[in-house]
Amino acid sequence: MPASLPGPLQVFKAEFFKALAHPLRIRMLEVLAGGGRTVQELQDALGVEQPVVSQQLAVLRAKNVVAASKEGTAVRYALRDPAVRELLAVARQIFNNQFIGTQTMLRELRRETRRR
Amino acid sequence: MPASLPGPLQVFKAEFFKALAHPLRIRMLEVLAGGGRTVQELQDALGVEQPVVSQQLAVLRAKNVVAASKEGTAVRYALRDPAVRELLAVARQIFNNQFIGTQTMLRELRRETRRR
DNA sequence: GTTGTATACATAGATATCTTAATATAGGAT
DNA sequence: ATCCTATATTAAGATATCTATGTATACAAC
Repeated sequence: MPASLPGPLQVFKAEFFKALAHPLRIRMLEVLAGGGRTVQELQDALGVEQPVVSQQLAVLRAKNVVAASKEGTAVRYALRDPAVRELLAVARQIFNNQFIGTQTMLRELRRETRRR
Repeated sequence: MPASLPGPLQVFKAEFFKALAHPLRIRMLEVLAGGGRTVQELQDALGVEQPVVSQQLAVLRAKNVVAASKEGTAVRYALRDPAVRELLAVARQIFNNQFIGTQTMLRELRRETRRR
């Protein structure tokens, strides 16, 4: 089998996931999954300083995850691709499964502990 | 609206995506999406040194993305949750959409250039 | 012992994050 | 027009984390 070195496509994909790999950006996307928000609204919803919001939005913009549009002096952000919402949904399912696994393990562990 | 600071759940999610945010690990998962593989097989498929493979597998293991099972002296790895395969599929669709957008933009740009 | 895996380092270089400050830009008032 | 204010972005700097790479070693099964 031919050994394939990491090409530009894999790097591109990795960059995309890197955009999601941040607690604040995750929360931003979850908020934006509910519809477009201005920077101000995001700031209020997330409770962080404005530069931080802008900086993280810039990251999401750079990776084409969100799109910006001007509204007077404000700027409204939205998910660029509806599939991102779906991606978050699948991810949520994976997290759920993990927690179920963890709970099961905890139950078994408790059982073993009692039995000891 | 109450400002919600990044809780453990968001950190957990971010950590998960961080596991995917690496070219080599992406390729590993794409290979594993086709079925379980031993470290040896992964090493051959990816063309990298054995310690590198083990290190990146350790990352995926730590985030519960893959599961390991012994087969004699070898260790076979597989996706822990089938939903990961689905996640990769959705991601692929997002990438496709982006490329389509880029191509469309390039076409428009060419058209404008010609018209100039 | 051998083989297949995993871990432990070390180190150099690159990235990411936050804070603070400076800089745009749009719209309204004078 | 000019100034002012609100909104948003960018820049600069310090700090921390990550990454790549290689080598060496430890472990576990046979």
